Amino acid sequence: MQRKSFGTMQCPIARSLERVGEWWSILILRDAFHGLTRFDQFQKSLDIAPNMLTRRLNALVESGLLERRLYSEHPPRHDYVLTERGRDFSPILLALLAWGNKHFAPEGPSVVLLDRETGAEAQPMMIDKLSGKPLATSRFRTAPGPAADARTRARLEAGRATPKTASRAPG
Amino acid sequence: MQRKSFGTMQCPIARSLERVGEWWSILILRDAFHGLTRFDQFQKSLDIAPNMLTRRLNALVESGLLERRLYSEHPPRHDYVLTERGRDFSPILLALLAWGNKHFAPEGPSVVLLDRETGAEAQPMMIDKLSGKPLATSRFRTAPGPAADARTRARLEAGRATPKTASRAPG
DNA sequence: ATCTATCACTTGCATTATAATAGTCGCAAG
DNA sequence: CTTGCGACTATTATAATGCAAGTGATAGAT
Repeated sequence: MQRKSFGTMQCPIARSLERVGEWWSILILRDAFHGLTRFDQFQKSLDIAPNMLTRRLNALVESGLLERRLYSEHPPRHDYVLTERGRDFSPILLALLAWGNKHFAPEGPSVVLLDRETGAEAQPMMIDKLSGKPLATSRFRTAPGPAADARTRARLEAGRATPKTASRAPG
Repeated sequence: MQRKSFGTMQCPIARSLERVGEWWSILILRDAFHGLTRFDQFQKSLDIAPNMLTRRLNALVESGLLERRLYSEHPPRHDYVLTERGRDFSPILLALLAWGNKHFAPEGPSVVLLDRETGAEAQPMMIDKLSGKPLATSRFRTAPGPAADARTRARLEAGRATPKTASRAPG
């Protein structure tokens, strides 16, 4: 059964999910951030079936998150390299990492972020670049943007009618 | 075919994905942040089949992201309310929103974050709480944490051997 | 020339999930 | 009693997933 497409939804979150495609894609991107570029590297790291990996890599190239770079002509061989769009996926991965460390690591964190300058373990936080304030507070709310259609407006306004649990953004 | 479980992986990102479960779950969480709590509200907003919604809601309750609150005894009826763990999912949604707005909104943003105090549109950014520095820079790197096993160490060290595209965290 | 190893897939197939849709159930209200 | 509402449940056809074997295009060794 074909998965329902989110691509026709206006919501930016839904569009993001549509383009990422699938869970494996996220782990592939994680590994790409680690510098992995080759098919066999991804396969070893992920312990994924080759047909799945092929499909996901192709989809990520199609979505503009990875690009192929020829590293051998005979036979033709490609490195899979992050595009700018792919690199901009970084905050999502960081957020998942932080959330996972907080909630799903009873044995303690297995992966940490280190500050190269101080050696300290970083604590990720999402802020508003303009005000410097944390975003996960009631100071911020989601609202229809300039391109919002009627459905999006209705959705966001309906949420405003019951602010009890919707006191803090997001989307 | 049953999806391969990420739950046995040590990576915090993989664990996060396992617990979230599926794309629909993310949109459900989005709507929960908007204050939606009832089955029919989610169904209308998401245009999702009832059996899918039931499954996802049950899974989110099972994963500890939502909890059921009885609002009617006869018949038994529940609101689905975000738990603390569910609320802590906020940065991931915000990051997806920002990324979607930047890369997949040629017609402009349909959803924005507004600063209630200034009325300005917020710009999400991931920082280190300790230093205040943006995380998506080469200042930060991922490293094995105290609970890292050999496989995790190998994965993270292998990435360090090719810093060319892994100059910026994450994962 | 042949053989071997490596890498990047491709193919076939069985199992499971997905989505659409109709139906069911437990009420309260009329 | 009937009707309507909300929250599911059940059925079914289609598509996706993962396992595992196989294929093809080389380069290098013999």
